Amino acid sequence: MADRVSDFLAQWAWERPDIDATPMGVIGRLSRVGEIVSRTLQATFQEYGLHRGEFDTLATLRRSGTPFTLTPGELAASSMVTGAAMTNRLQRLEDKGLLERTMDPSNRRRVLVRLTDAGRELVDEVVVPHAHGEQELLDARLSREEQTALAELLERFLENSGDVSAHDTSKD
Amino acid sequence: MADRVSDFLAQWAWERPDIDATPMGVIGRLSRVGEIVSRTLQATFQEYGLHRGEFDTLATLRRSGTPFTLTPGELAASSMVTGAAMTNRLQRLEDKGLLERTMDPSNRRRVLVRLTDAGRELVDEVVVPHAHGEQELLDARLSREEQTALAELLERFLENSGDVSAHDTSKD
DNA sequence: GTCAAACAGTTAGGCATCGAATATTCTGGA
DNA sequence: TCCAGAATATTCGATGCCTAACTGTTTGAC
Repeated sequence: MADRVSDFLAQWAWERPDIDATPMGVIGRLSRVGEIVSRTLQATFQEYGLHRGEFDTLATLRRSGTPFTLTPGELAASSMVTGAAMTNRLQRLEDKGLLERTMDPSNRRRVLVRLTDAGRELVDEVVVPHAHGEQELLDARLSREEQTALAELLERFLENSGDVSAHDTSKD
Repeated sequence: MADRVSDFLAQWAWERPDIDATPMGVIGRLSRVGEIVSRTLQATFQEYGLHRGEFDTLATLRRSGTPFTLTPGELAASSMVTGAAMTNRLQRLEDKGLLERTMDPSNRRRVLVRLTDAGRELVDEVVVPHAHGEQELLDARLSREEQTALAELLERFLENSGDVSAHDTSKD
């Protein structure tokens, strides 16, 4: 058995034998897997009238713990989108009554984004089928051991991308 | 050392100990790695006035071999985008003189998309720094052994998603 | 042979994101 | 104290993708 990316690599090897297409195999597969994951998860969110980015934003606030408050800049960095995109998301979520924006009195450049009760209730509800759906998605494709191995490789990748924990205390 | 997703998981464990956040670790890391890869590769394409999707389309035609001709439907499936998105891309690429669209005489519903000489020359040029950039991106983050292990896990994932080779002859 | 259904591509309308420009506020050095 | 530059969020214009509707073509059942 082989995936479509295998064909892809064989084609390159035939057409351009001077190119080492090995990295295209890794990155091509990453992209395809990402697409599949993204489209699959969308279904759960749609049931609750949310987009993936909106859920991501609510979830970031939720898991930050009480008082469920962060700034647009922190949320944008966490979601890996531009500030402009976050402004848009926050506007939509505020219109839905899921969060509220207030001025930070200690620094008038900053805005404090806080989850409303309705927002907290919604994310607390959605996260259950969401986690369940993700587990099903993975279990249908990889053993638990493989899932762990994949997570570890990706963690290594992220660490070496500078995407490191804010609480890291090791010297390495 | 730990990545940001580790914090993310620790936060969920504290806030919602009833949820098993393990799958979020795998999928969260997949998404972040995908983002980083996507933004990094963009730089190379931008130098040649292309977007990632445009390069992907040209490359699909290129590696299909002479006469460098496929249909919009085949290209859309290969790129995992809708037909409408592919129509858009093809229009842009045709305007740039990189490909041409002609009617398939044997089936007037179909369109044949063919790389022009300019298109072939461009993709043959861009693919060199592109492959090089991908290799650097990976080598900076994972050993060659880890890269191979990652590719194998992702291939398993894709196989079990039904993303299988068109030329697969095994029975498994 | 006819015609309803399937198929292939395009068009239309909507939307989330991006990059750049803008407005406002804070900070630090002279 | 003052002001240039950094920081923070928003606005603006452009763009690429999606879903749904539409056009034209082919197929298959009767």
